[in-house]
Amino acid sequence: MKAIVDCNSFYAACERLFKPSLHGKPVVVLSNNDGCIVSRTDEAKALGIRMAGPYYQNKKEIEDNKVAVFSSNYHLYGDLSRRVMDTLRILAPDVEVYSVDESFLDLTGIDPSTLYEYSLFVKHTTELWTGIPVSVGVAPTKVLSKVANRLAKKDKIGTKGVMILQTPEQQMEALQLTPVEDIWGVGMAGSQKLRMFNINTAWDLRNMSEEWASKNLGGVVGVRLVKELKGIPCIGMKEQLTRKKMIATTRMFGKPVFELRELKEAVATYTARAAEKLRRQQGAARSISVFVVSNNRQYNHHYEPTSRSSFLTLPTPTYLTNVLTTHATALAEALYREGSKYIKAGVILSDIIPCDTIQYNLFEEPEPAAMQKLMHIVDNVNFGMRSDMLKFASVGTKKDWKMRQEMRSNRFTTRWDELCVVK
DNA sequence: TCTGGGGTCCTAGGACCC
DNA sequence: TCTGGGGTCCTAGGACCC
Repeated sequence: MKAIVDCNSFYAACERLFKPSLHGKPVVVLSNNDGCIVSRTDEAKALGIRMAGPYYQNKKEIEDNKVAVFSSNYHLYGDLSRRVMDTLRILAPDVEVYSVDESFLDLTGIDPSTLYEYSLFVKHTTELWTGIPVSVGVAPTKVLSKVANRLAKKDKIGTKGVMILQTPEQQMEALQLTPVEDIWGVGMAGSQKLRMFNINTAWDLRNMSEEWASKNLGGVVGVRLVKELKGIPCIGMKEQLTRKKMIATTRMFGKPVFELRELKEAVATYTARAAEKLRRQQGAARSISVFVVSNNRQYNHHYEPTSRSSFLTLPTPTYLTNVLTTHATALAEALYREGSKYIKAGVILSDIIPCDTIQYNLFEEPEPAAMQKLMHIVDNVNFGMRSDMLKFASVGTKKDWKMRQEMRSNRFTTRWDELCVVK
């Protein structure tokens, strides 16, 4: 059996943890640039505030109902996420961290007759140790455990935040209560297609044949999904990916950028950030790609952003910020068109290999040890003190384009000068 | 005026090989 | 008049996830 442990309204729960007066009150957290609503407490959901809805469209609803609003505070969420996952690793034999607020647990070896008590124990211990409420779904497959978790969260069948789908009867009931668009792995496109075939619930889909799924639901992906719904495990526990295959740093600008200088500064800043992530996983990248998004709004005020990108394969893989920045800014310069209004840019590093296996070019000197050492020092200082204490000049100092984060709470658990103050 | 960021996996199709 | 079959590798793009 597998379990999925999912934090309830994670970001909003983190904010509440340090502001107990918000308990029982509606709270929402916004995406970067204060653009969309990405986390809502039950009270906020009850007001009809939609997930991923633009903030400005919900502003009236939010103000009328005195909803507490926060910009996203990734230092805080990242640290609390680590605490939750550390707790789960103590409680369960095998843990796969799936996202910032979810983990799969492999429950092989746990006595099936004690699954409910065990899950309840996991839930209560996690909540006691971290202060973050969680829901637990347990079933023979990952897809079914997600179905269970969703119902546990909704508390539809009186579950107390834990739901076990063990018997065929339990599975049938749960699947009948799950609309197709709420199945893990079925998105917008898939659910519309399924509805056209008059497949409306997870139970309907479960009863389709594998041949049908292969033909109509994206080949192997569809087959796997139907099998998982039937209780046949096809998606195993994943090895924890310590080395990402791709590292991206992309952001909307706080306000539009028109000048090349500013665009290059932004791209240099994102490159430095991406390179930092690259070094953290002891990687080196061979490919770098840069994209810029402009919105010239030419056609009757229609919102039509256009994206242009450019790609480069480096002669030798590298993790040096200065080398990557040189290439990235050159790519940005080539993409730039005078008079365009830029709203977003991004840098993507790919073709990542472990840095101790870099194959140097025969005609080229390997990186001097001094550069390696410099990178190491820069990373250490920035990690230990403030995130941008040491930086390359190319990133600029003014940063007019920097994103908006007007309602960010303190980084209570990762900054000495932002600790919670008890009067 | 205003709609996030960072990933993974899969498929189709083209180039190329013997 | 007539022109195979089976593979691999790469890339772009789509779909999906949280």
